[in-house]
Amino acid sequence: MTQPTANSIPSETNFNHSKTSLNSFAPRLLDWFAENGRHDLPWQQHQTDTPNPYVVWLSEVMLQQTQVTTVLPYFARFMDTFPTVQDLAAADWDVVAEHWAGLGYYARARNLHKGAKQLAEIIDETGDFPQTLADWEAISGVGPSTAGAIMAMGLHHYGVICDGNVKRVLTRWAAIDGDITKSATTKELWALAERLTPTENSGLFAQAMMDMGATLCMRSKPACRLCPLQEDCLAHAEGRETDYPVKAKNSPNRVSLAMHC
DNA sequence: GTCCGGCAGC
DNA sequence: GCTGCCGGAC
Repeated sequence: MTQPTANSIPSETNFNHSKTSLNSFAPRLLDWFAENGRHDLPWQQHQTDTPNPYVVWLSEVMLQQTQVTTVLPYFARFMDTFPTVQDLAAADWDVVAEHWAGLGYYARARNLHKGAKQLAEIIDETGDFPQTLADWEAISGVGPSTAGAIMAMGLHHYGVICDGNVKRVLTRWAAIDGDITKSATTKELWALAERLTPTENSGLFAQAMMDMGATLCMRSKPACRLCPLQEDCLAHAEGRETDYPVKAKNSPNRVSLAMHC
């Protein structure tokens, strides 16, 4: 053991974990995903060298609001009727709406349709899908998280995701107790997600993070016993997994409650 | 009944 | 920086 010196003080003071923990996060997660993750979802592109960005874009927009099991049949019908982004772009709005019916958030279906037209035009001009984060964020209905997902999983470029699943995993692992609806906490979580995302295989990492959040690190009754991050999960160490993520509660005022009587 | 979510619009 | 969106899970 070397003596602690000024130089051995953790250099990454912005994070709650040691460099060793931070650096081993991705390998542990990826090992778990290889052994126990889901590899059969129809939009997954990690087992091909020629990923299809359309598939990832479409599925990610649906998954913004809806769980995997609900999305599956909708995604299948969309791919059946609109096999390419050009098919979706050329479709009448009524047909798109029919296929979306039941998913809710119809404004998103409008953005999806508009986004398809934008993408078809870009492909017409450049011969390919957008290739940068900024160009994807310029597509209607695509924000920072969806753009990162498409970069990583749909193009096999470098990309970072920080959606609800990731935020739950990270707030627990690092015991981040800031209100996740606040922008300061959002920034903190994005910084941690970036720090943990490996430069190679960021798509596989994104896939694994989402799978972890959905199948192990669930909102209630997380399966910590099976978790590859359990050993240094700060929330688990205190038995406070379900205290995270912290979110300020809407305090409905008594007047509006009384109105319902 | 109450909470959840990623984005756009405000 | 904050809120509405819309159906599902709980």
